[in-house]
Amino acid sequence: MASKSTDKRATIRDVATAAGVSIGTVSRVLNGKSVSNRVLGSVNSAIKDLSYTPNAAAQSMRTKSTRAIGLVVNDISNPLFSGIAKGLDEVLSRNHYSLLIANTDNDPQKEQVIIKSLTQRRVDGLVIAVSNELDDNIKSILQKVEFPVVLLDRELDIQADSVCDDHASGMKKALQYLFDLGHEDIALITGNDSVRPCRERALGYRDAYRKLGKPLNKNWIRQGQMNSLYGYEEAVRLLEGGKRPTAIIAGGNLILSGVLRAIRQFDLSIPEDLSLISCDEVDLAALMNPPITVIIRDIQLIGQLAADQILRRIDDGADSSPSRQSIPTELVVRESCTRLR
Amino acid sequence: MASKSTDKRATIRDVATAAGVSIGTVSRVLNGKSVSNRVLGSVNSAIKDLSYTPNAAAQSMRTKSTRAIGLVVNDISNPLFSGIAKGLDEVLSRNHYSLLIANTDNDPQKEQVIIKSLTQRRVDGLVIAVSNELDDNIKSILQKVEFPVVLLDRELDIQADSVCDDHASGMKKALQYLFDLGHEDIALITGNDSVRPCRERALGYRDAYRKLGKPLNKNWIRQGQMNSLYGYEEAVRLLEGGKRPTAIIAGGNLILSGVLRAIRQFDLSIPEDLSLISCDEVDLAALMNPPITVIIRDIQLIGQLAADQILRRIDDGADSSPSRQSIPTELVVRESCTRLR
DNA sequence: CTGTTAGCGCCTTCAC
DNA sequence: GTGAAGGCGCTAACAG
Repeated sequence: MASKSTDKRATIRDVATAAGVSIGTVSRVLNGKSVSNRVLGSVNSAIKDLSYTPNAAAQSMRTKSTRAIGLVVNDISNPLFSGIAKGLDEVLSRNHYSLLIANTDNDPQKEQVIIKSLTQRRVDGLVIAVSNELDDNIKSILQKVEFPVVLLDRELDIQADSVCDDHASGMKKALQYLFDLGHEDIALITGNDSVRPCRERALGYRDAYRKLGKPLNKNWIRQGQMNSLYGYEEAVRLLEGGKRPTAIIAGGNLILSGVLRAIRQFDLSIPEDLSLISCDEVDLAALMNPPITVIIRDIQLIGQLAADQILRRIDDGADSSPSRQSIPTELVVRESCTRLR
Repeated sequence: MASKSTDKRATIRDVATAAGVSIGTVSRVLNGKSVSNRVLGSVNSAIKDLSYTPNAAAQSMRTKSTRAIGLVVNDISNPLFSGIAKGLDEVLSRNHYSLLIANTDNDPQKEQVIIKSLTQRRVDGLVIAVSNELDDNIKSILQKVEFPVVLLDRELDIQADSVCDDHASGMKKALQYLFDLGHEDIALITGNDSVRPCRERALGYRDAYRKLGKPLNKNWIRQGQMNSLYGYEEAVRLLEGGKRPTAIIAGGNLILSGVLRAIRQFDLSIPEDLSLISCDEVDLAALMNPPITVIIRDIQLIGQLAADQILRRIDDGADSSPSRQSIPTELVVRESCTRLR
């Protein structure tokens, strides 16, 4: 059975003996250095015969490189993060790097433990969406860490690269669109300011009101937890309140499912009774009846760019100043909003 | 900046020197063996002072254990697999194991390369949903591999443990339910037989017809690709055909989104014009209007059980015969099916 | 082009 | 309870 076998695996030494050469020579063919054709052939066939695979631990011991990158997120089962993971894996695997994934469950404690574990594994780089930008602990841990770090849509005031999305501008487009449809009482439900995407969304929201000279009703801004339950609860509060908003913006894919639950509970029909816009493309938004207007961004691209960045940093070293890439967001108009009579 | 620094990191030797003891003693406190209290204190403070972290590569070199488990799936961005990953990570991290994730993109070639890479990394175990059970290459690779393997909902005729779902029985419940509502022309759209879940669903479908003595129309069974496009295309064919089915079962979460697209295109309303059942709980199914009746299984549980199993196998060795766990599926009745007049 | 050698950082006997 | 020494498998000088 595939498992711990007592017969130990072939080492570079076994290969050398079998091929009748020295281990240095085997190492050379392993690493693609020039060797005579005769030697190349015999070494390769010895490798095949013994089904030899170099031991990565021994290699990294010498080379100081593990060719592994860590990805730290709240919850890999969130389509947002699994999409990013996909994008990362795509470019990393192409470059012969492996991806280590760990969930923090939004627990700062766990987050620290994970980073420590990744440090112990001597990953060559770390891609992380810290769970709370205000947490000084991780901040100081991250700035002391010995490998390159790429922040996923987070701002931390440390010397690290980042890949961010321009949530604010997408939000402004959404509000402009709603204003044009005659809406003024537009509610926003999203997470709190401890995390960039939510902060930016709220910022874009306020900006849009200010720029267009519309009266901003702070009561329409609800910032709390980035999850479905919070989306549900706040939507309920908004809908049962005396004066209802005419439109709701769900600031997050998890928020959306909570909002939809509330809407169903109140038996509202969209967009007749309420206009709705969400953030991030998910099946749910595209296939709902009616399909929901969303502020999108290219999720997999985020992962790809983060991977590119970390590889670049690994190659070039820490000298150049931090790179801050920004990915645009777009408004995809579908059928969940209507003109206000 | 957080990156390659030239000043090398502290080693066990540095700690030993700083604490005024030998490296053997430091190793002992690292591994929780008994040491005198005085020594314990000085070693620990030296560790803290130097912010020393043991080098995992060196450790695994000696111990022959990497405390890393590989997860190989088609596509981590599929909520099915990211849910499993979450479940795995939960129990693995609790046991101080790390999770390496890699996507095959349904490419047998890539799948081989990934397994080879994980072999090279000397993972302590592998959890895999092979992309094609009929592929003899992976089969033989997997049975030669030196570490425990857990198959995710796959049957391979090798000495490996597996965690499977009882798709057939869920499918039977669904059909029984539809039969009771008066349906007989029930179409099933799912992937082909090269993968257990689809095979089992088709099996359950045929069984149900046979057991209830209903006439089975083979034309209602559509097995092809496990993706949204195939779901869409087959649904279109079914709906534009001369005789339409009165109900469709989407045999997979990706299939569902394709089917919904087709349904919208034909402007059908559910359940009046067509009854619909899907497999696996996703937001989309629960929040659609009307909410969709689904055959569910506990996705995260699959990951947890797979993790438990691989850890058990790592501890106990390969002696005991392969374990085959089966997870039940249930029918959750919602509002997407109606009684046939 | 090839062989030899010295560690990489750690765990683990083995003496003391 | 503690120190000294050997070696895990590999790469990278260095000679030849």
